[in-house]
Amino acid sequence: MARKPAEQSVNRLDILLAAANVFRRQGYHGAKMSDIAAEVDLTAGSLYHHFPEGKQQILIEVLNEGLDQITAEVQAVVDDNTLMPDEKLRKVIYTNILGLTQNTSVAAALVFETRTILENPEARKTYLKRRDAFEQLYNHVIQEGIDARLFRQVDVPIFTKTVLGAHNWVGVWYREGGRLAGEQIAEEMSNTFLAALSPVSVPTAKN
Amino acid sequence: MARKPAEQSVNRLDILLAAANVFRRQGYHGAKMSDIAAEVDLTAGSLYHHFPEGKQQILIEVLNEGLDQITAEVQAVVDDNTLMPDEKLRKVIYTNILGLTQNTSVAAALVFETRTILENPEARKTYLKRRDAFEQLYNHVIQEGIDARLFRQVDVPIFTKTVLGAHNWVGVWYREGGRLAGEQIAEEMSNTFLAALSPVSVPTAKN
DNA sequence: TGTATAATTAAATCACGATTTGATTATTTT
DNA sequence: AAAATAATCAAATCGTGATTTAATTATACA
Repeated sequence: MARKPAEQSVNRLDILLAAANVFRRQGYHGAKMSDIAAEVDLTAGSLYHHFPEGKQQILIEVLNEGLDQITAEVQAVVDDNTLMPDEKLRKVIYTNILGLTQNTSVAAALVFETRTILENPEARKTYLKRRDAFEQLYNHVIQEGIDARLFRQVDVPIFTKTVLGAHNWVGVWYREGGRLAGEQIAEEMSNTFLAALSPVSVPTAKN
Repeated sequence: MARKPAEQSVNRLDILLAAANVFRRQGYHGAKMSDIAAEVDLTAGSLYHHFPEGKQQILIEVLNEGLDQITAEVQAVVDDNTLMPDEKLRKVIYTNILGLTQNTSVAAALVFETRTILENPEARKTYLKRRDAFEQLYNHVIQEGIDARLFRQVDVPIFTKTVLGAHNWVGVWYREGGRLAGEQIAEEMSNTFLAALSPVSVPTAKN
């Protein structure tokens, strides 16, 4: 029979996960070190054994981990050369959203706590570069679809921000066990943005 | 010649505007009372003359003011009975986004600082009710369009959240003087979501 | 087994920032 | 121009919460 989870000492990753949860509930500033510590059955002081760099470093690593993971998921789809631009974008969006619903704590942190990290000049530079790179993934796929006449001509940067804004918000309102599963939401939203790019109907204000 | 701007005493509204700016730059928790005060050439203590209820009340009123204003703008469009559902939605989105670009500080506060206010039970209840009401405006217009066969059948709550997520994000990335003016962004984004609802092309995963 | 190292804790620090207080200065009102 | 009221300020409070410190306990290792 499975042995009792052997209450071994926690590691950095445990703490990052715990911190992400507390950040989601209370925000970075509202999260006391003791709150994070409690989440892993430790004392505030003990956290400094694992993170001598302190609270902000915890946030930095939460965000980096999160962005890494999401980027990796999306990048994998982008690298799939068997997909046409339209199906690629659909899959990118689907994958991205599904990922967010599966990791809402990190998703929320990426939305709400990024500003905090940006106050730190070094972290800022690194982080923004990676976030831009992520945004470029979307820009490229969309541009490809336009070039292939599969999408109507949209302003690519704006469209990307539109998509990513909608994505981000998922991490805020999505609740596990809600009316729809993550897969359904991902399906619905990817349909929405693919339809938005459909070249056939180009509705304009006039007429 | 124009008289020196008569350094009259500031009023509550001045302070709310100033606070919104500081909140945008530094976030609620990062905003010191002295920062807000400096923005209107006052001392931290002086703020308490205008807001004896303190810092949180300032935030509450910033958010309420902001939500009020945006709701009013959108409601006016919704009440225009001369518009068909599709053109009504287009105008709703356009108006909403344009409003956000014209008041980015408040827009950002509505996104980032809402959680803070929610910790306060009374404010929470009031605020959430109004935010839901706002969301309902969108739900209704969209449902009308579906009923009139002007829109394809989407999951209305999800679509609304998709739209609002994209909206919210505008307040984060939009910068005055950027490549596109608020009007152009509003135009582009309203096109996007109207296209997304177009009943003709119903792209699905199975081509 | 005994010694070094890792984890953890409880109990200080220590700084910062919201709020309060007690004047002081402007502006109205009569 | 008094008298009352409004605005403002500089200088205390005062609590909170991150970080530090000095042990204590557990684990690895030789």
